[in-house]
Amino acid sequence: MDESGARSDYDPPGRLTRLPSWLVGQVAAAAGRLVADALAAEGLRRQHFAVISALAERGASSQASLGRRLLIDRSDMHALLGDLDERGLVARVRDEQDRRRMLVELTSEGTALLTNLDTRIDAAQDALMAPLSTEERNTLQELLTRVLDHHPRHGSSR
Amino acid sequence: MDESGARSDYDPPGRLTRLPSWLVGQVAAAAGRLVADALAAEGLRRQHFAVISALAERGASSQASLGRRLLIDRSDMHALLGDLDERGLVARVRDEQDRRRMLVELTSEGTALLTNLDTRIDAAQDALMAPLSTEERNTLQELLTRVLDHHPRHGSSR
DNA sequence: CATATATCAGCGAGACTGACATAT
DNA sequence: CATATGTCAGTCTCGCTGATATAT
Repeated sequence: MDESGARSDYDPPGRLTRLPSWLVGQVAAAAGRLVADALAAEGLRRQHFAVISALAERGASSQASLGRRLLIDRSDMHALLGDLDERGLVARVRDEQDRRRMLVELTSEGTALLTNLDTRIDAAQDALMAPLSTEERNTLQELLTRVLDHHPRHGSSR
Repeated sequence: MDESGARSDYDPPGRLTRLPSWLVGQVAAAAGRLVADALAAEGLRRQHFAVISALAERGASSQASLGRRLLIDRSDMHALLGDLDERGLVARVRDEQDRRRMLVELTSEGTALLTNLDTRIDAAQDALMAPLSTEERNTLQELLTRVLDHHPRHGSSR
């Protein structure tokens, strides 16, 4: 027999009251899995999507600036943009007003792909948030935003 | 000049409305940094703490069972317990009722260390949750718990 | 035999560090 | 000169895969 005899331990995921922050981590992991699955079909990862959607929402900018907005390290951003550039989803051009900078902008292919992905991503997030009402989702978002806003700059992208 | 001239881009962390789940990830990362820093002094990582505090809260059990409760993979649990065992914080003994199992229990050293760590961890979590009132913290915890509970078993620890 | 448990080796994503060249 | 940016190489945690040995 396996484990239904004298021992009997059924193991529900624990609450771990000593470490409430464990919760956020587990939820983030679950969200990560859902979103990652939705993106895997296109061969992209979460951060790729974060980058192109930030570009769509807030327009072209330098690599470092993008990194600061997304709290992604300069050196990771470099690799990320390399992938996206290679696939023609973004274009990097030297900024002639400040030649240290590479201006990054979405290409039309990038915009098109983003439109397609949006559907899948929305579905994934709906699945994640299913147990919450619309009002509760807003509350959750608001609380998390407050926590993040009031928080520890961890450098300014190094 | 740096970037205060004609360009002017100050980069606040972005909201990324297309990917609300990004938020949880960032908050989890911030929580992770705080807790990790608090534990680094003792040379432990988050998962080590999760394991010993689960043992303190719910008592001794087999490795696999512990893994299921914490959603930690068997093979990671193996390494984790190796570290803790090596430092005398937990003891692994063969379960004579079911010789496949290794029963894991906290040693007195483990219990003592946990007591010390609790203080530091609490401080870290208070810092994280500072922007929220007690009531809001409870709401946040409740909402996250609901999301996690209603969610995607990802196997049964393999 | 199938299953559960523990062990071992290895991968990939993601956050991070240190160093360096180039431009301001 | 100091600083900002982009680049390159490498580390560490964490979640996951696959294989194997042993016990039930």
